[in-house]
Amino acid sequence: MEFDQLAEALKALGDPTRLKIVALLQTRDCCVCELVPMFGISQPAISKHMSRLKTSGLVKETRKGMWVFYSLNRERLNEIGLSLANLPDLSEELRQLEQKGMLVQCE
Amino acid sequence: MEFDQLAEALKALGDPTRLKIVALLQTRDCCVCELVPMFGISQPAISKHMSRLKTSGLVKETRKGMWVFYSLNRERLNEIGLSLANLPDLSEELRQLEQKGMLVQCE
DNA sequence: AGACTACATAACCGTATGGTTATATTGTTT
DNA sequence: AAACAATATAACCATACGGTTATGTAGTCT
Repeated sequence: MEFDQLAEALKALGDPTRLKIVALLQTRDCCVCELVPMFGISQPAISKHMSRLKTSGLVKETRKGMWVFYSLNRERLNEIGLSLANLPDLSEELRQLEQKGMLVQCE
Repeated sequence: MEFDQLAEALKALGDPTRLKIVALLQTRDCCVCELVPMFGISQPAISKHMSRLKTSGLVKETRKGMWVFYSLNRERLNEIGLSLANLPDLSEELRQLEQKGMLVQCE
C-alpha cells in the first residue's frame, strides 16, 4: 500500500470515536440510530464518522428498510495492520540519494 | 492500550511525511538535517514532525555533538500494530447497554 | 396523501494541523 | 571571543477536523 493511502487509513482510525466504532463493529453490525446514544454526540456527527470510515474502506453499509447497517470490513482492517507491521524498505532509495550526493551522512 | 492513547498514536502515524520518516528510520537513524532535503519541506517542519513522533513514543532522540539523531522505537511501533490487530472486545459493554435498555436493537 | 422515522447533507464554528518565516539556543570551530 | 551550524521554539496562516443546528431525502405506516 502506498504511504498516502495508508496514512489516510491510519488517520481515519486515529480518532477515539471512530476507533471505538470499529471495535464495536467487531461484535456486531450497527445502524446509526444505535450508535448515537452510545457516544452521546449528534446523529450528523455519527453519520460523518461513518462516511469517513466508508471512504477509507473500513466499513460497508447495507440498507435495510429505514435503517443503514454498517459492518466492519475485516479484510481492510487486517490489511492496514499488516501494512503498518511491514512498512516498505526504503534502504534502496536511501542508497540512491547518497550516490547522488543529495544526502549528507552526518557524524 | 486505551482507545484515546491508541488513537493518538495512529494519528501520529496518519500523516504521509511522518509515516515515511518512520519507514526511513527502519533502515537507519537520521538527523534532522538529513531529512530536510529528502522531503523538501523546511527544517522547522521536520522538527515539529519529529517532536510529534517523539511525544507518541515512536521515536527516540540521541544528541551527538551538534546533531540530534532520531531512532525508531520498534517495540512501540509493534505494539501499535498489535493493538490495532487486537482491538478490545466490546461485546460485554454492548450486552450491558442492551440490558439497561439504552440500546435499541434495530430490525 | 400525510405524518413519521432514519439517515445524509449543508452551513457554520472553534480548535487542531501542517506548513511558513523569524528568532532563540546550543554546540563547534577558528 | 566571534562566527558558524544544527536544532528547537515562536508567531503566524490557510486548511482540515469534529462538533453543532437546520434542512433535505428516502422509506414506513396510518
